[in-house]
Amino acid sequence: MLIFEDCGGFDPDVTFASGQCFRWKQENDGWHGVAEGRCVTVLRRQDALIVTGAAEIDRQFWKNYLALDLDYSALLERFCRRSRRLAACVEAAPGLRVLRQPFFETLITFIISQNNNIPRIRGIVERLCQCCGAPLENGQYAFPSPDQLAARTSESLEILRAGWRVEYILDAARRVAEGSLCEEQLRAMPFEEARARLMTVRGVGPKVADCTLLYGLGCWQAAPMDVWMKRAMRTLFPRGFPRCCRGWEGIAQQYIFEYARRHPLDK
DNA sequence: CTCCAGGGGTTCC
DNA sequence: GGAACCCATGGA
Repeated sequence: MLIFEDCGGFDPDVTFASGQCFRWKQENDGWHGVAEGRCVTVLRRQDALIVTGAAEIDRQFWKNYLALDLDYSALLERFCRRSRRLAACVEAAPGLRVLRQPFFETLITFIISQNNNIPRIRGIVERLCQCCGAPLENGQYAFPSPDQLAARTSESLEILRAGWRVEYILDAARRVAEGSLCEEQLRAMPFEEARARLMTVRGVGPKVADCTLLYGLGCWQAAPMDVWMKRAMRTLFPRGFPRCCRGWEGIAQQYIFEYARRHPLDK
């Protein structure tokens, strides 16, 4: 069991249900999730975050995944100080955190997310892991590797019931498996270049690319792209996005999403 | 039955 | 360059 004494306000309920990740499930003993083949349960106890099922050797891994090394209080304070509207977003979900998820898993799950709803995304991702991923403890499965997915045919993935997205999943997996889409290279690229490279994958447009950059590559500069978000943006930021937030749009995006979810906008 | 869900590709003009 | 329409699923 790992204990992070000061979680800096991390709210598991808000964070894991926020739509940035699709494999975390709430059980009676906390949030259950799998990342890089590691099965854990995350629980908040007062100011501490308890990660059960994790070994001490993985402390750094989970600290990074949960972004516990980041000074969020300073970041949120900056948000609230510089923009009244963004302050409302922070107020709507102060414990929201942007996770650092594995690149390939993020890319594939957000390809699946296109023109789709969260419950069905979860279902497809779960079937994908059961179908192609390595078995772990307690009947759970790791997210499949690029090689595992690239070896598949679209016919063998019909059980996913993912529709046309299967072709996109396979293209992305093959690109990563053969090395023409390389995480290390993407991380080394300037933001716009990495974004353009991601969009060379079939089925990866601005929204999927930005989500992958934001959640899977740690680029907190992704712009809000989808229509719904744009609508929230227009209402919350009628005069454009606050200049003070440049470089932090990704986090702001997540806050805006939470705010908009709690305060549905008129059509 | 229709509508739509955290899009993107293709085809038109 | 942008608007219209297509794409499979499944829940409301």
